[in-house]
Amino acid sequence: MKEVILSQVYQHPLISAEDLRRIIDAHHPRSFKKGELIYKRGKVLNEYLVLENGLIRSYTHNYHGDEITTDFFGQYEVVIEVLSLFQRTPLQEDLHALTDGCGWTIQYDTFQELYHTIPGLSEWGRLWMTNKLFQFKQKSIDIITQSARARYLDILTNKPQIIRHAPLKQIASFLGITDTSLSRIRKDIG
Amino acid sequence: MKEVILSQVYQHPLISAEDLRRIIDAHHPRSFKKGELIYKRGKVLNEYLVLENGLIRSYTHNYHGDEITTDFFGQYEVVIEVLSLFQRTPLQEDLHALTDGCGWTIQYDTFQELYHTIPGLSEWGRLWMTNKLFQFKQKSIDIITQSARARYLDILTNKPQIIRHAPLKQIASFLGITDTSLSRIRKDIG
DNA sequence: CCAATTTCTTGCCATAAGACAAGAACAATC
DNA sequence: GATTGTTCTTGTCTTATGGCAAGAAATTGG
Repeated sequence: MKEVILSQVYQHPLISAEDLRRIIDAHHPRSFKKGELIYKRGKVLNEYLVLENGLIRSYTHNYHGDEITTDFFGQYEVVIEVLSLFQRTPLQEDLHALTDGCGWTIQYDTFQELYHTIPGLSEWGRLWMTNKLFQFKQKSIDIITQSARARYLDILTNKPQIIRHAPLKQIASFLGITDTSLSRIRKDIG
Repeated sequence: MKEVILSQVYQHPLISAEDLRRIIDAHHPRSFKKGELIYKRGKVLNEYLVLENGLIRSYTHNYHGDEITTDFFGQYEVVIEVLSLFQRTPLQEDLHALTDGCGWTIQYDTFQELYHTIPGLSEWGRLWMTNKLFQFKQKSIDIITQSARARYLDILTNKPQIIRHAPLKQIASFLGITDTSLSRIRKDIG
C-alpha cells in the first residue's frame, strides 16, 4: 500500500524509479484516532503527512475567538502547513483528525536533502505549490462570486466525504457562513 | 537601479554574490504605458516581470461576465501567474497596467536553467511561493471574517497606491463588493 | 441505559450588501 | 471648449445572511 500511495503522489516525469525509491523509503508510517490533534499550533512543523485514508481539517481562530476551518485533507492529499515547515515559523493552525486514519510522514531534514539532490523533486514541489496556490486563489474568487448555497453544493458533489464526516459548524465556518445559515441551506436543498 | 531592485528581490542567504550576478544578468528591461495589456489571457506565459515602478492588476471574469480584479502588483513585486508559467497552461487572467511603469523580465527557459543550477534559487522560489500561498489563504479568511469596510481600510493603510490609481470599480471587485457599495463605504468614512 | 454534552433546527428581527436606475462629476478626444 | 464616454454617487427596494435564543435530536461517557 505504501508504494501505491506514494508513487501516485510523487508522480512526475523528472522523478526516476530510483529517485522514487529513495523518496518512498524516506517515509514512515503514522496512524491516528478520531479527534486527535495531529499537529499543534505554536510548534514549528517538522514533517508533513501524506494521507492514506481518513479526513483531517485545519483550523484557526479569528479575532473574535471563533473557530475558522481553513482546509480539509482527504486521501492522497499532503497534510502540511507550508509556512511553518519551510519558513520554520510556529504553526498558526491546529490540524485535527475528523476520523481514524493513517498515512506516511517525512521529516523536514530528510525532505530538504532529497529536494536538493533530486532535481525532479524540486520541480514536483513547485508544481504542488502551484496547484495549492491556484486552489486558494480560486477559493477567494468563489467566496466573492458564488453564493454560500452554490459553494455548499460544490463541496457536496466534489468532496462528499467532508459532508459525511465533518460537523455542520465546521463546514459552515469553512464556507464563511454561520451554522444557522448552513442549516437553512440544507433544509432548503431537501 | 537594476542592481538595487533585483538584489533586493532575490535576497536569500543561500544565494551568493556570483549567483546573484548571474540572476541579475538574466533580466531584461521592459517598460509599459498606462492601460497596456502586459500579458494576455489565453497565451502561455513565457516570462515574468519584477516591477521597478508602476501599478499592475490582474483580472478575470466570473460566470456572469463581470470583471473580477484578483490581484494588484506594486514596486518590487513579482508580476506573474504561476499556474501558467510553471504548468505551461494558458493564462486565465489579463495583466493590465494601471499606470506607466517599468521593470525587469526573465524568460522561462533562462529561469529554469538557473533554478536547477543555483540551489539557493530553488529555496528562494519556494519561500516566495510560500509567502504568496499565505497571502491568498489569509485573503480567503479575511473575506470570511472581516467586513468590506474593514478590508477597504486595510488596503487604504497598507497599499494606498492602489486606492490612488485604481478606479473604484476595480477595487470593489477585488474586495468582493459592488461599486455602489464601495462608494457608500467611502462616503461613510468621509 | 441514562445523564450530560454537543450538534442541529427553527423563529424572529436586524443589517450589510445587491439590483436597478438616474443623474452628476470627471476625463479623453477632437 | 464642446462632445462623448466613463466613473462615481445617490435613492429606493430586495435579499442573503447574521444575532440571539429555545428547543429537538444525536452523540458520548459513565
